[in-house]
Parts: sequence; structure tokens; C-alpha cells
Amino acid sequence: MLRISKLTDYGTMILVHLAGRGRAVRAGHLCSASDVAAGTRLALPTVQKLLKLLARSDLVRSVRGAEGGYVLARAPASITAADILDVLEGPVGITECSTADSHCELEDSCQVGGAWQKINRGIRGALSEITLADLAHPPREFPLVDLSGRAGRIRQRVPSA
Amino acid sequence: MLRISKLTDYGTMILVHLAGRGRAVRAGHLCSASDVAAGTRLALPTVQKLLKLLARSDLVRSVRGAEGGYVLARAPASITAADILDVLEGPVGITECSTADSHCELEDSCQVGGAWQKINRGIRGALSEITLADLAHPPREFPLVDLSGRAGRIRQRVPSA
DNA sequence: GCATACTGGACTAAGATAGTCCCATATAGA
DNA sequence: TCTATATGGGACTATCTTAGTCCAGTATGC
Repeated sequence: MLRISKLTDYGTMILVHLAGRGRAVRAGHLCSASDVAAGTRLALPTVQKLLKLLARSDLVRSVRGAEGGYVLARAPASITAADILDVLEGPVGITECSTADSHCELEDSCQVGGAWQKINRGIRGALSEITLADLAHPPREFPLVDLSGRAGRIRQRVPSA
Repeated sequence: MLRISKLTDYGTMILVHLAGRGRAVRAGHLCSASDVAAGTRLALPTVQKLLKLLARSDLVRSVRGAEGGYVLARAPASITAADILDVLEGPVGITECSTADSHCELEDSCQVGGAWQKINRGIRGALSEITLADLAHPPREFPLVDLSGRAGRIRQRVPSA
């Protein structure tokens, strides 16, 4: 149920790896794709592909050329699981009709649509409360999440697209 | 992100349709696959396939032969979204390694696994709080859901496999 | 016996996913 | 300026999953 793709899982591992390299980066050392592949034990071509993808987003910054590499573009605590999924899987919903601009020909006869959308918002909310920092060092408990879709958030967070 | 398959969506529509037929059923009329297809505007072969699948679970009961058909086996309020996903998509997690009996060769180098499992439990919890009755008549607000994985539930619910 | 309706399973086409590879381009340093 | 080291963009393929259809078998009511 509700599976994320392997690539998204790998991408998260990569981000966690980058998050763990904060000090080294501040000292001027960037992480190359090979570094990340070695650190995560993922295949190099796969890591290269994912880093390219991540570098196009605002989560990861890249520097080309010799001595180049990748760094997190933002603090781990300001990158949420929802951000990561948006970049790696696109901003789609749990059903096609739970994305914003969809037209479903079953709309008239479908009584369920609205409910999926609420569930979808709830899950997005949940994922927005979990940061890369949490993923790198999982806390005892994750915060409460509100499935009602009301505005209030437990913590203020950089809004995700 | 986190998409459910179309068939699961259709299956849910079918269940909602059956839930709406409670009175007719008590009067002795079962819903045939054709009835459901007409009521939901889904293609008949697809409906047949899904009803077969649902009838193998404990969510739907079937009666063969002329005048046969399908009924919900339990009250709509005791069937949760998690139950539905389990039947239609199998009891899998958002990552392969978030299912119970998996062996991931990256386990040593993967720092993320535990966190996905918590997220997974949180989402399952959320889905366990939403019933078929809610889906048929969506309430204003869905209940709060706890991502921490602690025991307490807002409502007592038939446990899902 | 026949019409109705479920049961089990095979089957296909289309699409998504995972993974690899190649060539172009940028940069640091010798 | 040349070379080694990196990223950037994209093509490509094999495999798996999904959606959808169809058929032969079986149970039941009339």
C-alpha cells in the first residue's frame, strides 16, 4: 500500500548522507557522486542520476569541475519528507483525482473523491512535519498530524510546493 | 507521491456503492456485478474482477447462482481504509524494508529505515481511523492521527491485519 | 433444462521503474 | 594550455506492474 519508489528511498539515503557531512562541507570539501556512492553503498550510476535530479531542485546545490561535488542547499531541519517526495516523485496525489488540476469523468458518480483528497492532505501534512534532520537521527516520537486539513501546523515550516 | 492504484480507487467506489445499498440488501436484494457497474459507471469486467477479489476477503460476501450477488460482510463503520488497502494492494509498506519480514542488504549503511517504518505506521494509523462510513459520507474533519506509533487510538477499531 | 450470476485463471497492451551508458561541459591545477 | 576530475543532459533497455478483457467452469432459482 502507498509505496514510494526505490529511487525515492535511495534519494533519501543520499540526502541523509549529505546531511551527515555538514562539517566537512563547511571546511570546503564537497561530496562527489563517488563519495556518496561509497558512503551509501548504492551503485554509482544510480547515485549520479539521483544527484542530478536533486541538484535541479532547491534541496541540493552542485559545483562543477575538478574539486566539484554536491552540498545540501538548506539546513537539514528545513527540508521535509514532503519536499523530498515532491522532488523525486513529483507532486502527485494518492489518486489521480486528488491532484489539484485533474478532471475525472467519474466525478458525478464518484462519492469518494473528496475523502481521498482529505486523506491526501493529511498524509502530506504528516510528511511536512518530518525533516531530514529527523530522518538522519530519528526522534522517539513524531508529532501529531491532523487529517482534517485545517490550517494550523504544529511547527512552522518552509511551505512545500 | 504515495499513489494508490486506480483499481484500489475503483474498489473503494464499489464498496461505497455496496454500503449505500444497505436497506435494499436487508430487503433481500443482493447487488450483482452488473448493478454495481451501472451504479458506479465502471466497466463491467473491471467490476467483476474487483468484486471477486473483495469477496475473497472478509469485507464482502457473495452468493452464487441466479438471484445471487454481493453484500458487505461487515458494517461500513467497521471497515477501515487500511482494511481496503490491505485487500486491494496487499499489506506492503511505503518502502520494501518497511514491511515486517524483509531483508535489506543496505541495512548496515542505511540510516533511514527506522524512520520510514515510523512514517509507515503513522500513515497506517491514519487510514485505520477512516471508515467506509466516513468515505460514503465524508465528515467535516477527520480525527487527529498520531505518527509516533504509540498505542493509544482515538477510537477503538477492529484491528487490521 | 435454462437463464443468471459468481469463480478461477489466463492473457495482452500499455506504462512505470530501475539501472546503465555516452557525450558535452565546467573547473582546478600542473 | 592541457589534463584529470566532476557534473549536466539525455538516450536507452530490460523488467515489472497495472489495467483491462475474456473464457470456461460451477452454483442456484425457476
